[in-house]
Amino acid sequence: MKGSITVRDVAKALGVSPSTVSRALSSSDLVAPRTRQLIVDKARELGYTPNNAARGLATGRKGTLGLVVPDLENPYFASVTKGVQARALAAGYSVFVADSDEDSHVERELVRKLKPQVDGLILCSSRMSDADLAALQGGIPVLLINRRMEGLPDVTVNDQEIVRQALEHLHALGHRRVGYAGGPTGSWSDKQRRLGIEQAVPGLAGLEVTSLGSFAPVFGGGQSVADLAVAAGLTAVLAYNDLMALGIIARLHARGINVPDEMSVVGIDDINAATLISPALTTVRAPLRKVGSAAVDLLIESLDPGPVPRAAEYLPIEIIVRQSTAVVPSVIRERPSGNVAGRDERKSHASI
Amino acid sequence: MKGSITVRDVAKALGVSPSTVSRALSSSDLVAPRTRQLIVDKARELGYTPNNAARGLATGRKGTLGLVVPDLENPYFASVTKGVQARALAAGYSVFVADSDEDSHVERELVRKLKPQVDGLILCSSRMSDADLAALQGGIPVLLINRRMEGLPDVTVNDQEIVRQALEHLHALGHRRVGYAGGPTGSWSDKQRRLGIEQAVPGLAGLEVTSLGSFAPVFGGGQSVADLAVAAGLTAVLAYNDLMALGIIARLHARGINVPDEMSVVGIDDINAATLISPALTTVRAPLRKVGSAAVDLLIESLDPGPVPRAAEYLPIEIIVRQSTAVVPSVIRERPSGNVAGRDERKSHASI
DNA sequence: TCACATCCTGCAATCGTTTTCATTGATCTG
DNA sequence: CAGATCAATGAAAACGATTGCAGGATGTGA
Repeated sequence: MKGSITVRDVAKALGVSPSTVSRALSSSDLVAPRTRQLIVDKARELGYTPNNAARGLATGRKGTLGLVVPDLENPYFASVTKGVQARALAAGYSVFVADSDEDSHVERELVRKLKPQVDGLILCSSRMSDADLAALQGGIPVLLINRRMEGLPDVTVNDQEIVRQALEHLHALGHRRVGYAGGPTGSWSDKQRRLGIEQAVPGLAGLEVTSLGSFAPVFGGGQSVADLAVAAGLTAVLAYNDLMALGIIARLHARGINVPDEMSVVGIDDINAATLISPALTTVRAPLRKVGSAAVDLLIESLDPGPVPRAAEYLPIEIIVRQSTAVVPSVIRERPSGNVAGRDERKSHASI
Repeated sequence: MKGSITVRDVAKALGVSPSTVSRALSSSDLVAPRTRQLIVDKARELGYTPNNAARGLATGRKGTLGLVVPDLENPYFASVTKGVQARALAAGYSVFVADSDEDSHVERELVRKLKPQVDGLILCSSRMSDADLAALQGGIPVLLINRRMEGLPDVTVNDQEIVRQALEHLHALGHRRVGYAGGPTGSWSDKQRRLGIEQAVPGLAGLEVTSLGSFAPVFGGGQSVADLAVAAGLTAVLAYNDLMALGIIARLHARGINVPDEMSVVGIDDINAATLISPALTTVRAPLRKVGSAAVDLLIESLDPGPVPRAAEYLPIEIIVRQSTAVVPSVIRERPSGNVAGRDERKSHASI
């Protein structure tokens, strides 16, 4: 740290001024090609590394981005983070990653701490209140993922289209009584999806979608959903996300209910684990990494030139049909009521 | 950025000098309690935020840590990252997270870029060569996770103890022919585990452990392992990590082979997904988050005072017995050879 | 009351880059 | 060939916080 070599050292070694070295290195073409080459070579030879703090002081740019996610252990956010990280790196930015643990207060605190350290901030699935979010305007550029708010740019997928595709798929398979297992209350995505359901249902003859409630967007969240769905006599469930869908399937399996023969389950996101289970999960794929990289692109764009009013766009989504959904039996399979435990649990056991 | 208020502003507002403000805020007790209170209040009132770049320039400390992991989408690293991030935050550090995509060249590049920006660096499961790693000595503090190298501090779990516990468990269940599905070649952990196997086997009467090869430490890596294990007539497999174990189980299931009745599978790590599947995975738990936080503790310790020669310690591990392992049948179950497909696939189908 | 230690506080230098402005040759123009 | 334009470089002033040093106030003891 103390012995590190500076522009000054490079300059001295060549008998030029620090200014020239700085210019040559920042690739301004204000310097003669020959001297420039000399400087670049010498810099490499001496192993010069620019001091970011100093540069930041002088320019006001820090070369860093901040990313706040609710939970790194959630595969969804892990993928988004990966996308952000890769693109930011390619663009020459380093990224601070912070995990709010699904807590809006922690998140607010993180934002406060991060803000002065970065050139731009990405808030993924922010749990903060609209008011808190609104208060972020006017400072450094802030970009939202999976949320929209007047005055802030965002990257989102079309939640309404997502549920539409999922419901159409189920409807085509003959399902008429479908349940929706909602995400965290206050989640913007959840709101959008409920909206999407309302809009899609009228177009699908005979379809009836009932809300099963709001649940934590994790594996455990799905467990109780399964029971509710069975009790309500539904033939299919659309879950807020894949994790929850996985939980539902696990619970159904534990109760000896066959998926998809007796109950179809659809997830949202297409996380890696969706193909990792059996039956593989039918889900609506959101381009997770791309969401991250798009966010970086947009954010950087708003950093460099004049503020280009970029139109909001949706990233494309698509339904991935796997094995967790099937045609609803023309005659709902009669289940010998007293004999649920009579199914051969052992045989339907060996599976991941 | 430009309109942000500085120590100067605070100073002027109170008629004191910037130095005093600085001192008051950095909580040096070199300032009179009263003026100090005044300053603190005023600072808050004006919404003063210290400019980290400037501070970094002046002090040489940046208040940041760097973390490099091979793959954020791997739940193992996600958990470690979460641990690092939480502890660093508590200690007042922000952390740059970088994902090397399992590529040692990318990793080296990341390290090079990150080094000048941080006070300390954590390399998790580094894929770099010993030489590259050795070259890191002497610069900023570097700490290794899951790897040991002379001259660099580290946080590791006892890989040899891990395999010992796993093998003892299998041995106790009666298994004698066990396969080991290795991790990436060049992985330090993998080396340690193979070493551990050699040491544990002599103590377990009749046990025979065969290596099935080296595989990518991901879900897909396990797929081919399953076939090998079956072909070799083994009764149990120990996988390099949980992800791989999950892949093995999935493949076995697809082939209609019952886990654990016909084949026991043991993983390592205890990632969240281990309980998410059925049969739930028996695995040796490594305290993932704790690994992360311990790393931060150690690193910060080496930052502040004189270099305290901290003795290397292992973090505790424990085997978690779930449903993917079972007693080996006294008579290996006869499998009607021509009739593998005759098993009721449908019934063993509905499961996660 | 004087000398002297004790506390606080201000001054000014410093960290390493960037950047504006000025300078110096050199090239161009008519 | 004189004057103007231009390219390349150097000198120096920021950027904002920290910190060694010095000075002024206060208090203590003789």
